[in-house]
Amino acid sequence: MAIDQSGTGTAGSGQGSRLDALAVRLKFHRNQEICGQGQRAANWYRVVRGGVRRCMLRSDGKRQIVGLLLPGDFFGLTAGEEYDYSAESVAEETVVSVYPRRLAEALGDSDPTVAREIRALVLSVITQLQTQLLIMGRTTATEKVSSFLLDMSHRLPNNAPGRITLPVSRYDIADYLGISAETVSRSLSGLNQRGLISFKGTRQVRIVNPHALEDGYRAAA
Amino acid sequence: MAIDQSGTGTAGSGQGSRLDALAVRLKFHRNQEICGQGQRAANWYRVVRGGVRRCMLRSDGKRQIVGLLLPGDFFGLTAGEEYDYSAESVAEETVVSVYPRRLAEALGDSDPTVAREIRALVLSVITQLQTQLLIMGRTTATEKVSSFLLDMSHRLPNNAPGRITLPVSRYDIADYLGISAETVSRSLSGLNQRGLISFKGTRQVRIVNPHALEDGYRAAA
DNA sequence: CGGGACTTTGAAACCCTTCAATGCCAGTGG
DNA sequence: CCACTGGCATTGAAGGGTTTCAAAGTCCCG
Repeated sequence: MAIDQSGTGTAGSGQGSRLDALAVRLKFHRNQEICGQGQRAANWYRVVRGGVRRCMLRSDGKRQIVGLLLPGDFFGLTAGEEYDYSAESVAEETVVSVYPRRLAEALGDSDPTVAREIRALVLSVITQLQTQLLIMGRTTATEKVSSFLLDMSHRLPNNAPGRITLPVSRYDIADYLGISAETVSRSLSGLNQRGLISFKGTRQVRIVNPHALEDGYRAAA
Repeated sequence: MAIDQSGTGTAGSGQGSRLDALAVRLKFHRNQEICGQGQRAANWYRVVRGGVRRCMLRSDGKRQIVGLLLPGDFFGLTAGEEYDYSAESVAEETVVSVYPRRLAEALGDSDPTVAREIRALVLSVITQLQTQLLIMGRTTATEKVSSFLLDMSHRLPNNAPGRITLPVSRYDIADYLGISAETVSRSLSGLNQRGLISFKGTRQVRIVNPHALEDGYRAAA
């Protein structure tokens, strides 16, 4: 698990669920590994603050991001006894709740309400994976990037309507969408130039024309 | 649910699970809808024979297949009260077990073993979705098709080693991989010409050189 | 034997990856 | 304070891959 940590050591407050009574919070820097592929799956996790990427390694050595977790999202659930992916913090000050799996499963066994809660968590992971498949299945890179931005704008807390702060780098977006980082950059530039989005810095995006984004533009230049 | 059906009406036998006592079997022709996007999620399903595709519709009208279910695979589990995808049989004589969700959930509430079983089912869906993401994330179409073939060869019952019978059409493969059907055909032809695979008809494939397939060839012509 | 769905192949236009180089920014150490 | 460094982002150019439109070819079932 994590090396550097400054967990509070106190039980998580959460949303009043009995599950949260089991949790301990840990804090991570950027790009720290929270759990690693092949390790014993001893814990479940929930993002409290910041963000986490779930990564798998392909046989060709390239990285595929199979999930971007934002506050409220769970991860660490696996079918086998080992994690089949690694999870890394994407931002400084990323905080996660850690749920010892043994205890959580035992609680689920004794309390059907908790068992349903766990099931609901797992199902929401499925929903997110399906959404990612839908995005990756789009034809052109610009369509993928557009869909990604819209999905992020729905998932991120809406400080200002249509304004989002990307929690990840262009490289992360690239590995999430299965395209090259250069193409991500070119697509964003293209959307910017044709006025569908605008930037403040590199991470803050304003979605000017959500409807046009949804329709999926096909030109990148 | 399905219109045309000839279910046996008898309780499923299955693998001796208490869950299977709830099941009723239904038989479907090819391309019949088993459950539809937006419908009330009243049932869970398991493929007994044949195959099922899970489909989602994109805003651009194109179809994305978010899962190919083979015998033993579950589907119909959803986060909300409605199916967020449709499921259709891909082969004649497709048989599925139908589990009324209310009853299955109630059984899960009263029996922790069943609850864990259900959780394991959901987690295996996640594993499959991750595998699909991994395949779709590969760079070239030929790599995607190669990975698809290898995945199928692992999942399909191994009648003869390295011999598989594709349960789906080129169009289905295309919508599964997020590429065009023509490109699927060209990739398969290319793999055939360079001797990595060979065909008997259009659906029966022999994987001649699995290792080379895994490495991911980059040429399609 | 014919129709329809599925599959394959061709050609042109376009898109994406790759390699390369530059620009940008923040943190570091002199 | 400032140059320096390293990571991230942007842009360019060339080559190759994919989509799209089109047209045969093939297979299966009625």
